[in-house]
Amino acid sequence: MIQIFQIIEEASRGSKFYNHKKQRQEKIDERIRRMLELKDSFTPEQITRAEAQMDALTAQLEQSRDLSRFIVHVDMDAFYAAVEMRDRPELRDVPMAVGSNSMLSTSNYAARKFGVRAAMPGFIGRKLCPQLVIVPCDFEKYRAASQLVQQVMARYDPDFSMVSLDEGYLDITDRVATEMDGDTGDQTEDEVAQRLVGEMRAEICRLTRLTASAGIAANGMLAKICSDQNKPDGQFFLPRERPAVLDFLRELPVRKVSGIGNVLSQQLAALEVTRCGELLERRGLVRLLFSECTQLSLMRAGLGADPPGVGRDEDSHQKSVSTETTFAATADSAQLSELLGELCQQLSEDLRRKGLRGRTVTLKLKTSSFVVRSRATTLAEPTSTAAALLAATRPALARELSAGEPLRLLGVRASALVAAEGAAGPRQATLTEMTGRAAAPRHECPVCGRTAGSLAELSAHVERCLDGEAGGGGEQNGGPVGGQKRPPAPHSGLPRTKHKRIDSFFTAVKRS
DNA sequence: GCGGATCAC
DNA sequence: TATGGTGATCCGC
Ligand SMILES: Nc1ccn([C@H]2C[C@H](O)[C@@H](COP(=O)(O)OP(=O)(O)OP(=O)(O)O)O2)c(=O)n1
Ligand SMILES: [Mg+2]
Ligand SMILES: [Mg+2]
Repeated sequence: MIQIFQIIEEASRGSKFYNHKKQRQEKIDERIRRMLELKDSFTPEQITRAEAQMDALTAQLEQSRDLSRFIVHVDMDAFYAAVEMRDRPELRDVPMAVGSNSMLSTSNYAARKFGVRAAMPGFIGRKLCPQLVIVPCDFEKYRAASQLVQQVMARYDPDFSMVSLDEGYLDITDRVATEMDGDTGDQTEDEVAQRLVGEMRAEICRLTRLTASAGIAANGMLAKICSDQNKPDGQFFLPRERPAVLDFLRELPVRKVSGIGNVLSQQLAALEVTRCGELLERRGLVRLLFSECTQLSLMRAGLGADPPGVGRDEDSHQKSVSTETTFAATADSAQLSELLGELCQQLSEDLRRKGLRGRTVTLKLKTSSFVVRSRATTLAEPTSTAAALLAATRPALARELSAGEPLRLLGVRASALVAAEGAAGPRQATLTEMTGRAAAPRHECPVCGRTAGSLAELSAHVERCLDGEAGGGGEQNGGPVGGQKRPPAPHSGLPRTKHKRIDSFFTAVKRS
């Protein structure tokens, strides 16, 4: 296992990528050194006082702790890889990954045993695992699979929210309550919630031939951690009780919390904080060394107290649209200029399709040594035309190019977005996108194989089909789906694209 | 508002 | 030989 690190190291050493990564790590180390110096300057009194102040915060978090909801996080297993394995049975039992020789999007579990991971270049994957089969991405297929997953989720919470193609959050509290009103024997609420989630996973599996894992807990932060506990093809229930939550978190690695990434976890490790429980013990240091926003986030992680409220969706809107591309590094200004034109063209199309215009246009570039820079321009009027995007970025490119270093990436982003006049906004664009492009020649039900005349008809049929047949397994924590049970009550209609936003951890806290 | 960093997938 | 693309947020200016 230590060999894995060795092989990766050996394959990378000396490359520009590696050098850049090393430099970045040195900066992080330096930051940590400064942080520790500051820490050593603190008097015990300072720390005690900081702890007391932090206690006020935790008390407030405790007071607003909401344990009344059943939040579910569903995450597909090895998603892209699973889709490819489903469609190509010969890949079923071999280590494989999805992507290219230069970049892998994900790998199946057989390949993970060799250390092959998402965001790893394919050529390194092959060094780790010479038999590795790499298949190219096919986003249309993943989108189609995701649509089916979403159709199932909508039956359990019409206001579900997707984070990406392969995962989403649901609040099934009302669904559980409805179920309890019927005949559930002597099942407790908790048991009903787990059974429903088992049934939902079974439905997903039946409809897509793909497995999903799920976590059930009092809030999204915890549910997300839980969905990982019994992966793949499993689920985990965390009782909605304060002691259970605190026990669960005490020894949990901080890195498992969404929002605590590579850098922050290194900083915390330097403070001898590697488990969520230690966040509480070291709250004085957290108070003295991190920004207010980070303090709040870290205390929430320690307590498992995510904000109770669900952010109203109506306010939520896309903040930026961007497109970028990586190529063989070049300093040829004609070539780069042409590329920039194509990117602006592409961005213009994307903006129009979404019915948006941007007032701020940002040029992004990456030098051949992997240094990333961005140059923004704010216009008098929002735009979506390629010409205006180009006019806003071309001078910046010229300026940056005079530095002489070849570039390996160009990108253009539009932000400060406003809805284009007349159009209905992103809503309509999404529908056009889904129905227009997918080009499914026939609307065939994935469950029974019958065909429908239209997408809407098919959708309605799938609902009936799922209802008419066997439901899922109501197993406790873990275990593959497979049982044959009753389906949940019908909830007719197309899955709404209305997405309730469940506050992801570390999102803006706004006003103090 | 800008630019760099960090994070997630 | 060779290390992605999209979107969001936060910090310190
Ligand atoms: N750096 C990454 C991470 C993920 N993905 C894509 C491919 C994954 O299949 C999909 C979902 O990401 P997950 O983190 O959920 O990973 P998987 O679903 O592949 O595996 P797991 O079973 O761990 O969820 O997103 C990607 O393109 N680039
Ligand atoms: Mg997944
Ligand atoms: Mg995921």
